[in-house]
Amino acid sequence: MQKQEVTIYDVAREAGVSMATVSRVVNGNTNVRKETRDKVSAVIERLHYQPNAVAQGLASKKTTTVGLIVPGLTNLHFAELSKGIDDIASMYKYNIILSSVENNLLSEEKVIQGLLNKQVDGVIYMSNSMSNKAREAFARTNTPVVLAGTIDESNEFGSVSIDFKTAENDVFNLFYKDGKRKLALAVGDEGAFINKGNRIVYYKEFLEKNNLGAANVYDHITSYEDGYELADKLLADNVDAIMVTRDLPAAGLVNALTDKGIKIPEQLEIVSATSTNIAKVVRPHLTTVQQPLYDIGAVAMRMLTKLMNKEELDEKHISLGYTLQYGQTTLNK
Amino acid sequence: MQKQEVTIYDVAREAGVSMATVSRVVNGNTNVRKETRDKVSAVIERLHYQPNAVAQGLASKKTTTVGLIVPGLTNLHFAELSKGIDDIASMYKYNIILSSVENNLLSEEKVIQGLLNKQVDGVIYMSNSMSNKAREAFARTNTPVVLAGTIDESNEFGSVSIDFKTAENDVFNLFYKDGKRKLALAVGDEGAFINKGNRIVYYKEFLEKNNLGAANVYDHITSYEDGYELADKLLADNVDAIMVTRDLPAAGLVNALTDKGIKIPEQLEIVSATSTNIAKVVRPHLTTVQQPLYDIGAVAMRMLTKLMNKEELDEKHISLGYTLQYGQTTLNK
DNA sequence: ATGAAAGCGCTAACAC
DNA sequence: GTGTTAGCGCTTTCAT
Repeated sequence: MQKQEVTIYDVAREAGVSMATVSRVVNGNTNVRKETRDKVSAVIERLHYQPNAVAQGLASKKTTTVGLIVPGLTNLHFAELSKGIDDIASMYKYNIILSSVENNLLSEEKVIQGLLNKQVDGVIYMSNSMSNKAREAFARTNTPVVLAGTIDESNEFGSVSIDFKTAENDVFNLFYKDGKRKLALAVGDEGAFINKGNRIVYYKEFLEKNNLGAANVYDHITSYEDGYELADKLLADNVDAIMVTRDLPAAGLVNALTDKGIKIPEQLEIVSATSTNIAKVVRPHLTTVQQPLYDIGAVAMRMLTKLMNKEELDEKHISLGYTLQYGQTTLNK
Repeated sequence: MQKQEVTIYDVAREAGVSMATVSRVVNGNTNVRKETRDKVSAVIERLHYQPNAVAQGLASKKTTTVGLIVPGLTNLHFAELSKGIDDIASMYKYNIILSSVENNLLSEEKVIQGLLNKQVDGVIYMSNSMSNKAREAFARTNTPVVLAGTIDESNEFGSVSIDFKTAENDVFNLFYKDGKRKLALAVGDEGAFINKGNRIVYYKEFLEKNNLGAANVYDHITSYEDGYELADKLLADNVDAIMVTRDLPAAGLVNALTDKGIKIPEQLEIVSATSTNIAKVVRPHLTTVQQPLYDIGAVAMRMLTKLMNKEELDEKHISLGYTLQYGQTTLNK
């Protein structure tokens, strides 16, 4: 921290008013005569006075800071969400403290406690599922929390996301309609993979309902290389359609199959459950579930501002629409 | 901000010591008898006491918070840098306040002033070039600043990056060696495009030195679509080799040329000056300048911690090595 | 080794 | 409309 050269006290002295008046001017309180306001403003300008937000925070018990918990910076999925959050946050003059929980240097619980100690006014949570210790810490401090792009089983927190179940059913129905019967699911690692547990459940329900036999779930499919190496297994298992939870490994899979001379989508259909720039870069283009990531982030942040203002929420969970983006990795009959 | 249930004062009372002693225990000061320490620790545990970092910040004039200024969250290039920064920051117990300057809601200067008002202990700057007003604000508060992945003409700040000039010369030499003579350069928009001005200068110097005729600089090539649409222009201009400053538009260009039946790299060589996941997803794979982004971020953050501790720097600018990653978009003779 | 007390820079009653 | 005065929760001399 730097040496604080000029304080509210200096301004008060120079302007010949009390610090209370300066505070009023700084905070736009209307109970100040125009002349006084102008006089004070001039001094503020002249001395380059800038309020110390830390002192403001201590005195007012508001820091205009929100914590952001992401499972990983380098996943574009979260970057897109963050952008929506960031835009709304800056619109409402909030700063964002970024906390990544991908490196396990600190446990999620410690990271959250650190955020709470910094007296953030609220938290946006984008990871997969929250530990109980973390829940307790939030409860103890009653700091508002909103989940963005993920859901909360306990319905304890506000949340904004698409309807994952319907989306997944749409994908498998598409496969089914295209005549595919050996359907598979590839999921990534915990944490970064939203709603992983439920996704597997939905998948199995679909198989059962349609009498499609045993499940083929491929786990830990996270990187491009994971996707690339998945190709052989799929061929060995005679899979003819697969939903992959991220587009990066999906792109790896597409390239691997192309290298092997497999016809996509004729022999194997592929859909990615998330969509970033990568989906359009790869050839053939991926068919994806297009989540309105920016909007999810923006709506979540908007919801958080309401919570921080102690406003009532119309609904605790907001479900945003998704679109099935038809690319060239499905037949689209 | 939440209601602060338990303060250092409560702990002091419960433990039968003064708040000064509690403070010592919390901060690991050794001048406390073991018994006292244990007694206090027990109370802290029991009451779930957590120090209020805002109050600590005000009293100690250190917030253990650093500001991060990025030109855009959704550019993986900055995400990779941020990850290196984040890892080192959390190692040294610093929190990160993220400030994106891509939306022009707030001017860069205002964003920086906001960070300074929050009393950040230091700033990592990743944007292209800093406004003078921003420089003045930093100078007024003497907050340490380190540039990550970009350079500072004025040499006012610490910085960590690759040697852009040598890297660019390597690329154009590669083209030249492969027999290409109509060399072009595609650059993106200001801000997000590091070192844009110099890149053009280096390019022109190369042309001149090798008697390669007039320059072909294509500006505002930022998105995938920009790259895709660039193809026609390049063909019209008879360009036979081009360096593109980002891999996303480079991928668009590759796909466009492939769609037109142009042979890469025989008819046209392409090199991207940055490299992310996209470079390996596109077919043919991009030849890229591979910057050690994670390391640049990590080293920059490490440098900042030294500055924040008032340590002397061995060198103000650290230059990290890059590698020319040979893909399939150059002949590589 | 421990405690008392003075701030850190600001906000927010409460007076006038 | 403006000033006075307590704090906010903590760190940090300075005593002891």
